[in-house]
Amino acid sequence: MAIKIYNTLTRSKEDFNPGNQPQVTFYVCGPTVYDFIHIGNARVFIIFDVIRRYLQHRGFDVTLVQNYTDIDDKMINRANEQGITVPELAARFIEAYEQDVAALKVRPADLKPRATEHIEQIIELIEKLLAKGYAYISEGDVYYDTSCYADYGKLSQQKQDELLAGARVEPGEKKHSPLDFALWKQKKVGEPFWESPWGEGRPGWHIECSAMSTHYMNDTLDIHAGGADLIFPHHENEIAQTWGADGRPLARYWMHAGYLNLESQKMSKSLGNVRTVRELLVQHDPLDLRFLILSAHYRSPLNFSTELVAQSGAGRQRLQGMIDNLLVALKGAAAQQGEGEEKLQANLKEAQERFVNAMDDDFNTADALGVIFDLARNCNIYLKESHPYHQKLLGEVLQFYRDFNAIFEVLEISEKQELEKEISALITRRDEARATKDWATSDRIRDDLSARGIVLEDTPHGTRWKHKE
RNA sequence: GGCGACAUAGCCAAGUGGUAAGGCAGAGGACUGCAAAUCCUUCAUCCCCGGUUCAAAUCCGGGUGUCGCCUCCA
Repeated sequence: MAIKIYNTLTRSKEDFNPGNQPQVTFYVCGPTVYDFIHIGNARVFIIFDVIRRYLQHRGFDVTLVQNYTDIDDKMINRANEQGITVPELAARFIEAYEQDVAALKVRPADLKPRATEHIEQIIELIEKLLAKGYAYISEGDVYYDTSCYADYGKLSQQKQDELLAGARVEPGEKKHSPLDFALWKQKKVGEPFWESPWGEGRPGWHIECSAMSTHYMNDTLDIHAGGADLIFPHHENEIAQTWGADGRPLARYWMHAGYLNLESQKMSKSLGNVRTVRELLVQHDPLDLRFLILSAHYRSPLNFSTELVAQSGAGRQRLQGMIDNLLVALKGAAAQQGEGEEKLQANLKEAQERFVNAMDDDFNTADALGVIFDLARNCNIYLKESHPYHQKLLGEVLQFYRDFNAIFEVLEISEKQELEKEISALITRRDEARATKDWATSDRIRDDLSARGIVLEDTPHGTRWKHKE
């Protein structure tokens, strides 16, 4: 069965058929590196990280490209405010971005091109557009002539006259139409600039993605993705440029992540209601943040609050606890089959199918997590009722969770260290005390260990311990 | 003003025609020396009003509400 992807271009779910199977070219619009990223930005990167990993899990050979926008108005203004150069600003926030995103377990893209390193390709693209008459020069600037492209507005489902009706008209515009957009901006005093056939200047914002994706992929992308606020005008403009220059669609599938809201309002740098990843990481486990983001479907709006992080953290802890117990149980598991394992075997098989079905259906991570919780409960029942455990079965369950975690990465699955001798000895002493109903001693030992971050759990099959979360 | 999305329990959230996944929180219970962890039970007729249908949370029409885009924004 094919993976289904909701394509913004057609507003419907379509079977995923990459152009050159099993290769998949995947372009995600990256950050403008003028500030720390906020949790809303992070949602996009986390979601597409999971989608990338899932495609790999399903056997696709994915090449992920994510750009850095390191030259534009915001970059120039911020650099001026801080009294540093634009390259200095970019270097600083590219580093910050990579740190933040790494903390959130987002894997780096295969290619991370920067706009300023592709001025040559950008100029070539603009020359093509000028040669074909799809662009015009106006007082040193170069603009794309949107009236040349009949489908302009298709992605955002707006007609050109409707867009015109709502367009803001600036006095002294150099554009012929308010819908036209800059491909090249003439330099102003004190601004960074590059030489071009039209004089010194710098690229407009939208042109870099078209130029770089063409440069690296050299063909229509399989997936082009970004936040929903890029639909218009950014992606609309990219489509127009690539169509104008090469007469081909930029991408087959357009994917857009829903907004992350703070108190039901869009979080955005311009509204000033931002919570940076950096700030949130101080008080939250990055895996909790990841878990919260994946608990909703990627296209739905998602509210963010400390309470919600705590809620999803509590659920995540339950999964983590099951995994910890599973790892312990596996150590003492037997080679032979045991009682009551048919049920878990059936649960596992069902979970495997449901998980793939959920993810195949436009990456329904919320549904998939439901499957994960279902199996966790069934596994807990088995661990409670079916001693001795069957090694092979537990191994299969663990493998399923490892596969899941290779995509979602919301759990820590690693073999625990051997019981340290000291802890082992303390547990033995406590057991002796308990045997003589010396509760004062047994509680003291437990409290001491608790103070050191070790939690004891008494089970019918002995006492086990784990590190406190 | 134009365009669009959404509206499911205290909270979060799946579910596009056949009588409501999952999680958090709460209540009761089991287990425990007490805990912790875990398990069991319990907690929704799906914003409102009409319509189509044997059958609708799911389709259609009309409301109401929230949010977004039309301007930089993930």
